[in-house]
Amino acid sequence: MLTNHQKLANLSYFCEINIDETMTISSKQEILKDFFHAAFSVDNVVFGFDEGDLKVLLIYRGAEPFKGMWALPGDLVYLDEDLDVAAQRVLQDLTGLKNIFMEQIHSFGKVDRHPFGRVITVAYYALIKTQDYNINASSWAEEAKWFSIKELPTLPFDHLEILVYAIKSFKEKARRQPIGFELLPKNFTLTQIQHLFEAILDAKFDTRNFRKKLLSMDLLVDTKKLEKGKAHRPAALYKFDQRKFQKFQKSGFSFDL
Amino acid sequence: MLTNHQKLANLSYFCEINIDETMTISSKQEILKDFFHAAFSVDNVVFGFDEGDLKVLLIYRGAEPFKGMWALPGDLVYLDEDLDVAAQRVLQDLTGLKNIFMEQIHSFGKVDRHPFGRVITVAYYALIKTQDYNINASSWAEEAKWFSIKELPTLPFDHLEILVYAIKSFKEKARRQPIGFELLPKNFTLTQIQHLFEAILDAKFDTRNFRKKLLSMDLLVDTKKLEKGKAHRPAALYKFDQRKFQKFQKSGFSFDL
DNA sequence: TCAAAAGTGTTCTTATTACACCCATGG
DNA sequence: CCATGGGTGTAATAAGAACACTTTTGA
Repeated sequence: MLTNHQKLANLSYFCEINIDETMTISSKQEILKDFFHAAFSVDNVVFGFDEGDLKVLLIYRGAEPFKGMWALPGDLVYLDEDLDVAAQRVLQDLTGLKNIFMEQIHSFGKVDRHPFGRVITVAYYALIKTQDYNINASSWAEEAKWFSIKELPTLPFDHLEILVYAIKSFKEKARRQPIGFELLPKNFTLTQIQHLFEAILDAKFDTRNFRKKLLSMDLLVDTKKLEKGKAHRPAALYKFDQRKFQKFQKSGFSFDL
Repeated sequence: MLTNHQKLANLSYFCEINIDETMTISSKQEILKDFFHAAFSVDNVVFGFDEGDLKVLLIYRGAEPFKGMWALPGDLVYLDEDLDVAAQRVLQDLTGLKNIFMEQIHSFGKVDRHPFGRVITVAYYALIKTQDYNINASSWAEEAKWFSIKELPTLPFDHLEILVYAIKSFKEKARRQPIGFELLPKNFTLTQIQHLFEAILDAKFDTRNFRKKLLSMDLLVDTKKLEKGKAHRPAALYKFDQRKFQKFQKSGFSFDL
């Protein structure tokens, strides 16, 4: 005795293979239709770092549902579009950010998460240097803005859950890999990078130990330039050595100071 | 100028909110339908450990598509079913494994990955003690069997990609958390656990250092029992201390011997 | 000359590595 | 009595933690 669901598996929508002889093709298609009435979306968590605070990029929704709320930039995926491509396309549509490499985090699929019907969403995240990009809200996003993760507005759908998950995985990742450098400007001071890691990991490090460890990793290059215009001793500016970083990725590291 | 896609966002399938005055409700629903013709599935990677080898549970497909191939136990998700629930339900339907806690790994969404139409799949994984469960293929699974990850049959869909991804994340996870104990019988020897980690991490450890580190974690309890019937010195049997494990989870650990 | 942040070294403690022989059992 | 895998300790090295004062600049 097969359930409808099991019968479905005997059926190819496109090939119309007739396996269960007692069913007509049209009745099989009826069963299949019960499943093929879902949609999926991508939701992007874009992290930035500014003023010593970890930030996330949100858009102001100019469309239903949840029109007039700040939300993660996300939208439905076309049926003929790969997920990873969709994540990039949606981000560009809504915020103008082009060619941002996005990495998948997790999928969220509660039955009632979307008022349109059954929509599961695949969450992606990216890290960008806020200084290097202009944010231009477009499409149905009326505005796009950085929010400190400490001062978030009320978010629609399950976006808060997604964001909390994203922050948690970013934190875990940052502890194991020299990730996060992507958030800093091209040239940066050691103090900046310490504050960055303190913000990400929500911890406080000893300056001497932090510098010792960081420099011993041999990932940074002294640019021989100095910070200017600060009412205190100027800090040395470093840059990130991409080549050395590649090697490092494999061996792994740990930021358990 | 809005694209159809953008218009869609102005539309609630259920609420029928009429935002764009120039469109009739029925034409909006037409647009919406373009998106709501997808389905999603779950695919489960169930790991076991036996005879010194890491194993994965596969089913023999008795249904199209790919009838007659060994595949990951997976199936379409009902429209009114949460993802996590679906993963457990599908596993039980196909293999008889009840109440197995499954954790989400990743979603796979290439456009052509399923011959029925657009189906994205959410991969889950679980670790089980092979000795404690009976595998009973049912529904459209004609058979269910453990395969060593070193001797896999050809897999349908993108199941190989999913499996490779699952093994990789399991490996990374095992290095950071005392995971994998779930794969051993209730009472186990230190040699067994060493072999397990060697299989997972594909590495060779020094017996003395491995034991020292493992015992210093204070996760194991000596049962004071001994292995029997082996033609050599009997090994002490240990069990896993769930309580101490809980604490440990937070502090984290590393298996970089 | 003061405020503000940058920069720097040493000691102590803890974890990791490398390494070789005796022990208990079944056949 | 022998083959087989179980079981053990120590020394050397490397990594992490704790800790306080001097330096350079702009205002």
